[in-house]
Amino acid sequence: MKIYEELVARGLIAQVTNEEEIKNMINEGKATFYIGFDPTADSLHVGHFMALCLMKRLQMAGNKPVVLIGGGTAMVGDPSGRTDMRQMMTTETIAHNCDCFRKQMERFIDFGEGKAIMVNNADWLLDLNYVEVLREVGACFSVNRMLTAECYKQRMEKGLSFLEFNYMIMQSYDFYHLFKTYGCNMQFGGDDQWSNMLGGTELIRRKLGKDAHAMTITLLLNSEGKKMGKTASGAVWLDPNKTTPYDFYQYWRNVADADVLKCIRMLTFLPIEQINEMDSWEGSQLNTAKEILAYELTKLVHGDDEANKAQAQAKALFGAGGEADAPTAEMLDEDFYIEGKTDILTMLVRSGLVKSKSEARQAVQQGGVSVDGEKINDIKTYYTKEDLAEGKLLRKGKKSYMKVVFNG
RNA sequence: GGGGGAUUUCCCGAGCGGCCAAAGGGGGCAGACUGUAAAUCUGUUGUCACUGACUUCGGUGGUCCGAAUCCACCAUCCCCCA
Repeated sequence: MKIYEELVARGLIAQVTNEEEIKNMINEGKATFYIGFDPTADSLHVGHFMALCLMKRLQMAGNKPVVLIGGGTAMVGDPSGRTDMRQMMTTETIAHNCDCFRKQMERFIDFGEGKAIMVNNADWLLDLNYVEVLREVGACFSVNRMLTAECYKQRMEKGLSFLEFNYMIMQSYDFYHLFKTYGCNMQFGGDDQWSNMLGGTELIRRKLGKDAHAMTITLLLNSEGKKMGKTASGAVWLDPNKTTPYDFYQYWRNVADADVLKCIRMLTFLPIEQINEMDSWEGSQLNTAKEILAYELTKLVHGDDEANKAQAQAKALFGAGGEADAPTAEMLDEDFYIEGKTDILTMLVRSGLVKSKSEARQAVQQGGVSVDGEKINDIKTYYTKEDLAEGKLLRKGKKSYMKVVFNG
């Protein structure tokens, strides 16, 4: 199976400008393509991960990726699909985020000699002259057309600032610039980027009379139509310091039945034949599929060791399986002890399992807390330093737990 | 520039000068049922020294025994007219 056919089989392709040409180009490894990443945070998240995987697949098929870090476009902020304006970021933050992105990406993409390049659009966007751009580029865009673009729809109601309105032009300029400078003939991006990407192909056609292509990746939506990779407390990050490998594993371990296969297909590198076999799975068998999904993704992002560790932890906690090393919180601070004792509420707060003592109290009163497997009913349960010397496995609810130790 | 409206707890949203830590929904958390799923049901959801006390309703002052609710000024946002 050729690369294009594989992408289709995995359900990754959403829209393309010219299917035949694109198919030939990438199947023959002739594409130089770019994907832009705006450094809006200090870590990549799951959405970026999908794009990176796509990049990797294409690179393996002989195409040349150009990673574009949006140090310049981040100064403006993409309004696509948003209901409100992004908070403006300082140049320092942007620069810092760019660095973080670069480091994380190097794990996935091979930037070896001639294999891939990384550029930052700050390098060409920031020095542009306003009037010059207006005359050179601005003349090629029709405001009437732009306003009908899908990506502004949501903003037509709530308001769109002129700053953000220009985002499309900047992104189009990027494509134009890369086309001229590196012969970059294709752009990939999330499906929400479609209008911005077309802006680029159009600009290239008008300015240079040449054809460039665009292709969007299906957004990873769950069965409820929401973007995946988001939790109540924010995005699922690739940075282990922001989302631990265990939490990362758990996120995928807990996806809805309806979404497992889709995720496996779109995100993992498992052979398509193997995935097709899983298609007939149903009921609790899907649980196995979830394990595979979680394991595979954790392995891709954090490596074999972390994936094994996360899986072992999960099995120890949920299954009847043996012991595993739990994340540990040390209770060394004397403030936590009164006459050598500390209570269950303090331990819960200190371990980070709950945010406040009130929450801890509720958790205990509702029967959600256990220590070393024994349910705690009394909020006045005390532990001495000696009790904690060996470490106690503190557990809140089914899914969060922490080992607390005093070994001072 | 002129006129009008808004700002409430994580989010949306109701709030009569005292009965407001503030209705309702969403989300979160915990429990039951399960498959670490979904759906459903129950409880809970400001903080703490928790049958009590303390701090919240854009900001700052003021009126009042008493203010999320009234007044003044400031800030931000939206709408209409120019």
